[in-house]
Amino acid sequence: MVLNAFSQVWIVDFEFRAAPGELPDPVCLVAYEVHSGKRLLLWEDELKSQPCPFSTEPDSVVIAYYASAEMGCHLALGWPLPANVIDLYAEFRVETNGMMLPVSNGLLGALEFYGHNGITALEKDAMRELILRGGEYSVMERKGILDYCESDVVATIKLLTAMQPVIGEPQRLQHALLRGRYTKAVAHIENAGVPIDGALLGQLRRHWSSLQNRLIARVDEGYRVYDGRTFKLDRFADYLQRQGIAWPRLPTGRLALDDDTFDEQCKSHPQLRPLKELRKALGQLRLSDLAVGADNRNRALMSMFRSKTGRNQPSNAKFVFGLSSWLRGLIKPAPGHGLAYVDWSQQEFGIAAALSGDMKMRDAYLSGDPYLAFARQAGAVPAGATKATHAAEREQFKACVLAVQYGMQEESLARRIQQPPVYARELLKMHRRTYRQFWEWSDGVRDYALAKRRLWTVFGWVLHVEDKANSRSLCNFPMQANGSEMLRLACCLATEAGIRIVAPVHDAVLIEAPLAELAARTAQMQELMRRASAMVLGGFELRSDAKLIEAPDRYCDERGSIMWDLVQELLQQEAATVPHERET
DNA sequence: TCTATATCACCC
DNA sequence: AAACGGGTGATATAGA
Repeated sequence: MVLNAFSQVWIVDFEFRAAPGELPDPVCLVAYEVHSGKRLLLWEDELKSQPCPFSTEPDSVVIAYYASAEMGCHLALGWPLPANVIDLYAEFRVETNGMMLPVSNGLLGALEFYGHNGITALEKDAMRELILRGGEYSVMERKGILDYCESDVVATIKLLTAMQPVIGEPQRLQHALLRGRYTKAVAHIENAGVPIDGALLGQLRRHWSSLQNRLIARVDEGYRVYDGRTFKLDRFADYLQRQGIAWPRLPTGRLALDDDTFDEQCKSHPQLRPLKELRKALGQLRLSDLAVGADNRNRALMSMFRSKTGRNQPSNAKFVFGLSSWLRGLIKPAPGHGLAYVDWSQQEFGIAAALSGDMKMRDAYLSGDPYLAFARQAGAVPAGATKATHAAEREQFKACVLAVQYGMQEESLARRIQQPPVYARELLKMHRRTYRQFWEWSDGVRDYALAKRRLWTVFGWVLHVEDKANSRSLCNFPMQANGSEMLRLACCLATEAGIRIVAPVHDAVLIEAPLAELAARTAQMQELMRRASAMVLGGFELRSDAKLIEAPDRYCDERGSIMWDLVQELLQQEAATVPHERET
């Protein structure tokens, strides 16, 4: 029983205001202790003038719905984080992950799922508006907000009662506490935010539409396919007819406009090249929703446990790592500080090797270059081959490894590596021959999932398998979902050790430190990532790579350097034509 | 004019 | 039937 495992069980809910990019601003708190029936209702001023009013000690547990929000309020108030946290949202996700739900993933949806009801969504919306409004509240409004907050606590108690038989089981409780521990790490991360070059962001925001117009005006002259800033399919169709160009269509009859098609057409009709480049460039910048606070930190909800594999799923519009990679140049450490982007090397390959117990795959991972090792093990390159001597072969075996991880088949792989299908088939065959144990394990995972309708990670993140399950998803689940466990664990270990993680990125973290500490903190992070991998993989350690960015440098992503340079150039032209602008 | 759907681009 | 896993989000077009 959850209730009996702790001497105090606090059900907690904060209401808070959250402006984009800013820290949460707590408005009120309702907390209820299950054993004693003690109830606390505290308003803003009371919260900010006292220490945490309930126990955060190891003999107590705090239970909330979407607990990273509560943990964020603790941090904003300077309160300690509870030793033990259980997040009923995370536990509800475990219970229902993969199912088509008739309800939302919110507290009310979860309650409804178990056959109860709380307040209506309509009442909830009205109260949220009142809270966001801020400012002075009348006595009645205050009471309304507190009542609403309390009704969420009551709903959380109901939900706990419904879920208790499941999450009270000893093994499950351990897993729930581990997930709860992650909500604390997330609060630290969301609180820190990614340092952004605010002046540059401001410039880009101000000038992007005129930069776009410049580009369009320059390029569209020869095509006449844009209407203002929108690309028109029918105008493009006219253009193609005028030029006598045959163009592939989608099954629906629409012109296919994807990158591959455009690339293909550009080979025979090079006059299309500028248009393709323009489309690519125009589609890439959305900055209006990037959530940057007054302190130039990008703070966004990580949406922990959101994906089927348990990954975070932050909004791509709000979170800087969701934007096109060239925009990572906006990431810039504050003076005197540095950043390190630390990612596991070939994480999914390593996980597959460890979990499947395939010794050849382990050897390949341990060699330091799994892709070349695979080519060697398959007998496709000599024993003395290196990255330098057999670059092309390595690329193809790398593509094959990645293809296998996603369940890709020969036609797609062939297209990817631009080789005939028979060649791709041979690569995939070599993978099957070389890593027999892996394939036995992987086929077993799929068969088990289809028969038993359930898969789970080492720490109990569950996928419920529905009838229409895609076997490629099932085979990929152990790699991606255990990778997700690994990242969560690393975030816990690191934030608890005082490392400032500013962003988790699926198989990587971005950390920040004063320049004098950067090297040591990076080494410490890498050590903790090794430990996290060993804890997930039964002792098998994964390597990591680290890229350091020291002030006054900015984050540079080589994939985006051309676009970055182009935009810088246009920006300078723009600035030259608007001489009186004051930069802020 | 608004919404739903399809398609595409981007991330790991 | 398709055959590239997990996602978010913008845009174009069709339909109400």
